[in-house]
Amino acid sequence: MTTRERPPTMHDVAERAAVSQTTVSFVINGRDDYNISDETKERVWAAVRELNYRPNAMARGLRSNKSQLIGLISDEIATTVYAVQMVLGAQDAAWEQDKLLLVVSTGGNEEIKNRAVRIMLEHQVSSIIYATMFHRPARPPAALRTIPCVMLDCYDQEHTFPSVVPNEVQGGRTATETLIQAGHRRIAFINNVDPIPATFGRFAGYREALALHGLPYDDSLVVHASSDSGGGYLGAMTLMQLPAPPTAIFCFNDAMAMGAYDALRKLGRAIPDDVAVIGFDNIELIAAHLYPPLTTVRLPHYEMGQWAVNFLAEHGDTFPPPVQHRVDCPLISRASV
Amino acid sequence: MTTRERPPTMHDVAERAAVSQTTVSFVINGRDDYNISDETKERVWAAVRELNYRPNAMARGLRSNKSQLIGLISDEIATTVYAVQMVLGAQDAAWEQDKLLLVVSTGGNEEIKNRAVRIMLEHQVSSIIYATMFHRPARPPAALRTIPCVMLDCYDQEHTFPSVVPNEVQGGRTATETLIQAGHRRIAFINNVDPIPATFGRFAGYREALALHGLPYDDSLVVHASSDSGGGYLGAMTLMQLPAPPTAIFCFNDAMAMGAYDALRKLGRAIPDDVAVIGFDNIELIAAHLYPPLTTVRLPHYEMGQWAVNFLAEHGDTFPPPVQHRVDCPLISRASV
DNA sequence: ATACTCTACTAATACGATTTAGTAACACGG
DNA sequence: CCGTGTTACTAAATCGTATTAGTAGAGTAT
Repeated sequence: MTTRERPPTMHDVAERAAVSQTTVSFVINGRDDYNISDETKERVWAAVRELNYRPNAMARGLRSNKSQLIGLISDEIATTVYAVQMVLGAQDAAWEQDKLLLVVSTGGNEEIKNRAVRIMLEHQVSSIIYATMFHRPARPPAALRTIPCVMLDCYDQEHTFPSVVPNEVQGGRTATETLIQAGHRRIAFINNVDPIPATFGRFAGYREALALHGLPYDDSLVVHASSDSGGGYLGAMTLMQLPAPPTAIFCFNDAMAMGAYDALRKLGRAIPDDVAVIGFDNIELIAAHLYPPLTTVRLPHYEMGQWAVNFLAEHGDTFPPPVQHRVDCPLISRASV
Repeated sequence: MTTRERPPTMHDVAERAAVSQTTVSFVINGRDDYNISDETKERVWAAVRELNYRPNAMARGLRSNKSQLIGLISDEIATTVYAVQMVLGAQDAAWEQDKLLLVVSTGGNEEIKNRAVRIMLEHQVSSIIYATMFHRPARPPAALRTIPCVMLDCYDQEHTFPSVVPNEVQGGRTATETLIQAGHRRIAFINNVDPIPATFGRFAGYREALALHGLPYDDSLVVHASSDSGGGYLGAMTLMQLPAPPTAIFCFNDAMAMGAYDALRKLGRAIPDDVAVIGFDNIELIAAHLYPPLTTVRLPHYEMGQWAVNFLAEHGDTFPPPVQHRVDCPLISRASV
């Protein structure tokens, strides 16, 4: 129940080292353009150690008019396991620059969003990252325009904010090319039904890959289903009942791939020998535990988080240009192709 | 590339409202013990709105010697989906009190841990939450003793820090009792092999439940395996080959339950009719997608996170007593029992 | 001896708030 | 008319640091 005593200040250090507070400041900040003698420096550092002195970031921030804080606002957190990697990536990049992340997840609530921005501005964050937990368009609070800001895993329709998102097209292309390079010619795509960038992008990538390798696009090989294992099951069933069924299936995501596995098992088709399957998202819990382990494409969450912080850092406290950055989705090779 | 202009200060507001800066402070902080006339208050608020004034949290914090910040240090983040719920719970509880969370995940690195504490102290956090991503003993940096602190999902061996952890014993008991109440008498437990609190606690709960309901403890019904689906498969296989196999299996976690499902399917036993299965952790990806959906016990991550910041709040900026708090693990009923 | 430079510091101010200690103007009781 | 209170404010100090503008003293050149 004891209350804390006040921590020592620069004045305390100064007194102990028998120098002025100014000198302490110079020594601590390594301003050697103010020629302090080595002997004095040592006395100051000794006093710092003895008193266990730590600078007060609020005072420092007040005086220098900058904080070491970066705000991170996200709609939800951890809808999927890996989306959190964005926060981690951002955190690690911030850490490299001796900065800290102020994290608020709003649960999608508009009022909380606004209040979050306000409170973060009050705390003098140098910049704000506005993130969503899946790739989609978003409308950030207007107040964000008063401070350097990046959108992470989302973008505004008018592209007035810089943003970083996964390269869905390349991801779809990579998945499809992986199947092509394994020798497949009849490649199906079980797409999602939701009108989100991933749906359009991965499909575009699929078509690009076909075109690039001179394969015909066959409309009947593309089916749409709900983005869960049930949808994958249905999609695969439909495809395999085609007069000329595919020898490879690209699933919109890993959950759907799991459903496709069920369907293929039920039909007695071996993976990958009869039919190859590739997923998307690299949900470890699914992909690594399926039999055979699922080859899939990973969303570059961690890298996007890093990029966001580094991009902001590059621009100091000036407003960054509205770059629309895409990060490639790497292939995760397992055994289903 | 434009640089930001400085935001307005209280002085600006004061000037605009033609009052002193002191008056502005009184009005903004609602100090009506200083009888400011309604007319003046209105003028001040008008100026605040017109200038879009926001208080500077650093200046405020410096003067009042307290920040609105709570530090949260965790070893990893998002090893499992649900552990992140701790951060969310903490965040939401903090939000209720107009506080913000300063999050650092250290990746287990000792040096980063120490630096995190130091930086947080520099930032004048009112308290620190030290979290781990699974329930285990931990050794927090010594510097944590200089500030109010709670351990979240972990504890120090000497119980000198307050801590909040899941009630593993109750969780194990609940799981087992659920099976007992469904009419089962021969209940097996596939336990983990790692020497962690969950292993001991859930087992203790299992025995408690048996004892409580007058069921004999049969050593052969408890097997140990690695805590993944492979382990669950092996464990279930072993159990079902017993002369008198169990009619219900309590699995240490959901991944193992998934393996048990595989084994039972292979053996042609129906779930839950031939054998009931219950898991632990409520990993949505597994539990909800298994067939039949898995009845399991949830770890109270969100609630623990909440409890941590509320507990700290209750104690203001005094050092809280080393309470060792346990939060119950609720049953998540699905269809496997 | 004078002027100038260089070294090694220090005094004082400013950052933007909160808070303490006033004070001017007016009312009211005796 | 004096003393006391109340109302509605304001001036100034303060929090802990960074920074600007000095300054005292030694050395060096002329």
